[in-house]
Amino acid sequence: MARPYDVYEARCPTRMVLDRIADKWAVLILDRLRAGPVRFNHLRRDINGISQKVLSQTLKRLERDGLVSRAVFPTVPVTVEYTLTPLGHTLTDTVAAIAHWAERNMDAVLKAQAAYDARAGAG
Amino acid sequence: MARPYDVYEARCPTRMVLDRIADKWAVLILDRLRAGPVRFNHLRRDINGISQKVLSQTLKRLERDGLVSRAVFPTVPVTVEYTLTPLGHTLTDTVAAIAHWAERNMDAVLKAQAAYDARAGAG
DNA sequence: CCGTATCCGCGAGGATACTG
DNA sequence: CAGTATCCTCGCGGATACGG
Repeated sequence: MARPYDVYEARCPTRMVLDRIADKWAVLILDRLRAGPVRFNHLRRDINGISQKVLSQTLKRLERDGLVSRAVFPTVPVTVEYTLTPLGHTLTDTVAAIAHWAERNMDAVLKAQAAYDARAGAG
Repeated sequence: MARPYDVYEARCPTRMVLDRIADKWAVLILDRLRAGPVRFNHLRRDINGISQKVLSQTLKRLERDGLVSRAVFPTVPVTVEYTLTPLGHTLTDTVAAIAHWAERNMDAVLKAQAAYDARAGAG
């Protein structure tokens, strides 16, 4: 609106948001939710290597930021589904692009690292 | 490319790359370099709040990953310019989109947080 | 099944001082 | 100007155990 947010300002609230969404786990979670609702333990299995605590924390923050919604179904045992909100959907394409960039350009990065290390090592 | 990289695998090298580029400071640096070469202390001033150490570290990693190149000019005192590589350019649009998403949707996020906190506090 | 609670190591990253 | 070196804090995130 009238107030221009500037992510380059140290005290701008956008910095908090940037810190949340520019996060490895958040990126993977948001990307994983693109296809539809996913249950907690399903996410846990899919995102190989994430701990229960960190998954829980990250989901809670994403929910608080309005990117993800949490639905509890009173089955026995209880079922919980996480779904992208409309706001979340506006972000996932961007976030998914980052994850996929890593996959597509992995070889180039590895090559660059090898060249850099060779230069540093040899002189 | 016989080998398919999968960012959901814990031991996939793409995880390292994702960890690097899904980083607040890296995002800001890459976005800042879009317009052209920038000197070290200029970056330091522009990216409000970043420390000298972290800027140096992040730039070195980005250089190692082949996203940024470093050019030294033998002036007195010495001048150092950081520039995006072609590989870096393939990433900046995506990365910039994240930073700008934060600015554009800040109000929505703040509103969601307020609603969440009200719910959590009241009942 | 879906979490919360607790302990704790480790490394990111800020502050400060110094060098080429 | 463009860093490196050092110290120190703080909280991320893994491991484990337990509750709803």
